[in-house]
Amino acid sequence: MAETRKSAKAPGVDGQDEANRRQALIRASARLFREKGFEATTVRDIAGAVGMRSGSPFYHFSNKQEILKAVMEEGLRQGLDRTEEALRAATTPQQRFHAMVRTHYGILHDEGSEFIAVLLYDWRSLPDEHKQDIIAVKDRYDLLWQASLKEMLDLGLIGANSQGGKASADEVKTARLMIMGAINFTVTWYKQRSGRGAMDLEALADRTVRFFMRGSA
Amino acid sequence: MAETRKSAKAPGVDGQDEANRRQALIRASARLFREKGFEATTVRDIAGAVGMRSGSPFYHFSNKQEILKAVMEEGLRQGLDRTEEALRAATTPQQRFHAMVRTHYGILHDEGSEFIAVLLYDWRSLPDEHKQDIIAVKDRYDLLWQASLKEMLDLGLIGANSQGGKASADEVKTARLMIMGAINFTVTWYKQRSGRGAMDLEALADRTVRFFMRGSA
DNA sequence: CCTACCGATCGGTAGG
DNA sequence: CCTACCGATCGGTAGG
Repeated sequence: MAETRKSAKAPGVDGQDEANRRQALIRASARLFREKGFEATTVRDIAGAVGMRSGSPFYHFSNKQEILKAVMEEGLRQGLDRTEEALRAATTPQQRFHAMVRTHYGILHDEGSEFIAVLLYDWRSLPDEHKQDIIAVKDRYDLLWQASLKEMLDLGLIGANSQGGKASADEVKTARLMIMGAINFTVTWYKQRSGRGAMDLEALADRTVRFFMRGSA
Repeated sequence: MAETRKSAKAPGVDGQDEANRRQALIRASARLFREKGFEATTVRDIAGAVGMRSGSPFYHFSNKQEILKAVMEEGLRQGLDRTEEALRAATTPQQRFHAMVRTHYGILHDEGSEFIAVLLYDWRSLPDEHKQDIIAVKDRYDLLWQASLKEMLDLGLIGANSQGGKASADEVKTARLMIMGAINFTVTWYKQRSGRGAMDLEALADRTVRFFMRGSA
């Protein structure tokens, strides 16, 4: 009788195993996509990286594009979590700004954190019908940035007007595009040093904050 | 007797025709690479775009990667030309900085000027043995930026220290990476409006300069 | 999740 | 630069 069910095991355990394999595929794909790009990565590469045969990833994803979407979603989920966590420890506008910058560098460059770099690099490989879903989540992340940059602009700590005063929505958006652009573009040139790399990201974050902030240390 | 030669036509004319076809391939490839990426563009796409059959591009290039390299080289050649030309008309540090920013936006976004965007987007598709050749030319372009940014930093017109004074090599490099990063990242989000788009690039350049410059207009 | 496979497509070549 | 082609590889599927 039990054999007529999908599985004799407890459903929770099976679901866990399946979710684990799916996660392994997402992580391996992120690493491969980051290294050689979505188009240049084959399903066989992905399968091989987690010890599967070439057809098996399609048990977890209906096609290659779905894997790309899952990688991007995972990146945004982790990114939002890490950012909200980092913001909890910051109490001043300057601290919040530094936390945003430092955390974003981690999201982009930490080992095992290739998801957002893939989002930036391989955006055009994502089918149009998936783009809106990703944008909706990304918007939430951008709002965290806007909040931080707005208070910095109002105080005259970044941007052209060192007197501060209420920054317009346009000024906030420009600040976000310029600052996030500068940080995001590091995916094209920043390489983690061997050994402990966290130190270097720290230095990069400090230099970035120092460059954008008025008369900072 | 003449038929034993490669061609009965004057060699100059033949060389011109061949160079023209080669240029057409480079331009069409740039547009296609920019649109869907190097890996997702097929040799058949490229051939079709200039009215050739699938095997014919290989009369001009020994393989697909050589086309990518040629696209990047063309971009740097044009970019250097345009930048030097723009700098000739500028006399103050502020004018030179604005000219660098404005020209770079044109290089990235003008119609028919997709070469540098391809360089940025598809860098990892370029075989390692070609990278150094491209970097060597790119270094010359970066030096123009460094010169402009150094004088701006020395005057305290950009960067953290509004007092100015001799900027260190590290400060100059950081400024270049941040500012060029911000501008280069526009390839991922900036879309030319319909109709005359030059106006919009002008506005984007103005906003960029205003954001990075101390208390500017 | 594997075995075995398929149709389509790809970069590239030979020989004019 | 075309015709005609090839070997390799790719994403994906059927049927366990």
